[in-house]
This record gives sequence, C-alpha cells and structure tokens, in this order.
Amino acid sequence: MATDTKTSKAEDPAADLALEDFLPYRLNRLADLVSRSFSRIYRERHGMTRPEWRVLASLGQFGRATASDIVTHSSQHKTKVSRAVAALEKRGWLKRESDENDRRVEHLELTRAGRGIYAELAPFARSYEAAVFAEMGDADWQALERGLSRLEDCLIKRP
Amino acid sequence: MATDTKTSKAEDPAADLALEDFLPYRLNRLADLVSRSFSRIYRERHGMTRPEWRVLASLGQFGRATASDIVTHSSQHKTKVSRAVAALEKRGWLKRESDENDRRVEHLELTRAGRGIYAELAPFARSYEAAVFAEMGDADWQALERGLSRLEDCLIKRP
DNA sequence: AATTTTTTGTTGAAATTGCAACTGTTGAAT
DNA sequence: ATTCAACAGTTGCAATTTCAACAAAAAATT
Repeated sequence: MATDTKTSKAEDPAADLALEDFLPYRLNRLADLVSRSFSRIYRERHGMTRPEWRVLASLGQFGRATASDIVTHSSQHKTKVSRAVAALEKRGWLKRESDENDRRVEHLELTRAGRGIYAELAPFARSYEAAVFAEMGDADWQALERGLSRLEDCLIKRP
Repeated sequence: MATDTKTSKAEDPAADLALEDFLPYRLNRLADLVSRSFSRIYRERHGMTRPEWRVLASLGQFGRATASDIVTHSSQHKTKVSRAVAALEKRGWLKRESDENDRRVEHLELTRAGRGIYAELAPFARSYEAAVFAEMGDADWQALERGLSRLEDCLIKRP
C-alpha cells in the first residue's frame, strides 16, 4: 500500500477521506461480517436465505401477520417477502389464510413444522448476541446500543 | 428442556427474540438505510455502483494500489473489484500499469479525470457524515464510534 | 531443472436482487 | 353506479452478485 510517495495531501486536497472510517462503509462491512457469521446457522441447517429467515422470525415473533406487515417489520422489499413466503410455504413451514373481509389480504402463520424450525433457530440468535456481548463487555455493548438506537432515530426522520 | 407440551401460542416456545432488536438485523438495516441515502450521490451524478465507488475511494485515498490491496482495504470480493476496476477503466477514470518484476500484478491509479471525480465526491462523503453527526449530537456519535470500533475488533478475531 | 503449490486476476454461468409492470380487489369521487 | 385512484401481492426481466473454474505467473518443493 502506498503511503506517501508522490501523492500527498497537498497534491490531493480531497484526501482526508479514509474509507475505513467512513460510516456507510463501516456499517456495511460490519453488517456483512455479522450476517456472514450468523447466517451460517440457518443456511447450513436448513438452506434458508436471509429473507426467509426474516419472514420466519417475524412470524415467530408475531404469530400471525400479513405480507405487508412483514415488509414493514423486516425492512425488506415486497418482492423479497413475496418470494420468501412462497418458499417457506413450499416447505410446509408457513400457511396462508385469506381474509374474509378483504380478499386482497392473506394472513400468514407458521405451521407446526415452521414453529419447530423457529424454536430451533431462535436460541442460536440469542446465544449469538450473548457471545458478542460477552466478547465486547458491558460498557462497549451499551455504547453500541446507544449509538445504533440514536442513529436509527435520526435516519428514519431524514432519509 | 421444554417447559410444557401445550405449544399453544407463538409467543410461548422461543420468543423473546424481537427481530428489531437483533444485532445482525439492526446492522443490516442501518447499513441499507445509510447506503441508500449516500449512494444516491454517486449513483445519480455518475451512474456509479457501490463497488466502483469503493475502488475510486480507495485509489483516491492511496494514490496507487493493486487490485488485491483494494480487495483487502474495501472488503469486497475480488470479482467485484475486478469488474469495478474494468468499469472505471472503461470510463477513463483509472489506469493500469503492469509491475515490472511481477507480471501478475497491475498497479492501479486514478487518471486526472478520475481524481476529478473523486475530488468532487469526497466532500459529499464528509458532509454526509457531518450531517449525521450534527443530527445525532456529540455524545451519541461518540457512543456509536466506540461501539462500532469495539465490534470491529471483536468480529475480526472471531469470524 | 522439473514439478507442484500458491498467488493474482479474469470470466461464465447460476442464483439473487430490484424495478416496473401487472392482476385482482377495495375505497373514494364524481 | 361508474369511474378513478389506492392497495396487496405477484411476476417478468434486466442488472448485480456469487461461486467455481480458469489462465498466467511466481514461489516452493522435489
């Protein structure tokens, strides 16, 4: 890596931008690292994709929800949700029920098998977080929580 | 082991897992939000992709580097870097120079035009961060910095 | 020196994604 | 009541990403 050969900051006035310190890059990189490490669990055990995991987790959490609910709650594009729902249904982990009053809407629910998978995976999710927490230590974890929460608030208001 | 065999509601079995509080989900979501908002700048102004932006930023920062250097520095798969480099070269923003001693290696550098684009974009990157900082406030920003840094340290050790 | 292994970087093909267009349904406005 | 807009969800298609295989060159092994 070139340090200060011929291209110095004097010559290149735009260069106090270090990619490794840039917030969007850091967040993307961390999200990637964390995902890669956690997604192994549901991918290797059940060949699940991330969209599928999120739908499963949403339904595990809520019990019953529409695709739109899941779009909102899981922050995924509706096509992702649509395809993930179809995939989970195909495996018999999810069932649909048409709404009586509004025939556009389908209520989604995990089947018994689906709940089984969720019950299997959820503890891994918690223990994954517990491991990170243990590794980081309480103070740094709380700093992270605080920073992320505040950033979430800020970004929702001005996207 | 299991508490009881009823398996009635979805809240029963494993469900104090709230997706919205789960670290991998939060990081991915924030990374997405932040990226979406910042990437508009290079996407709309120059039709650039994120891999291309990262290569440009790496070269803007280092002046001269090999593709491998950029893979490491920008945390991107080598195929992404390879294609991003080809795209930037095609637009005349980047030039390659073969290494004399090792003919596998190519040293990459921005052209004058490429440096121009970088000089145009880098201030946006900084002002984007400044805006987030201003919105969050100093204390929360520092908490975020601390949390992210610590998490980076932890995740590199245990992937 | 000849072989094997590693490294650098590229490419083809399959899988994933995102956008826009679409169907079918409900609600609102005229 | 009829038209028009809005909404829930799906699908086709193009762009992107990923994976594995590849070529070429250098390093390591024999």
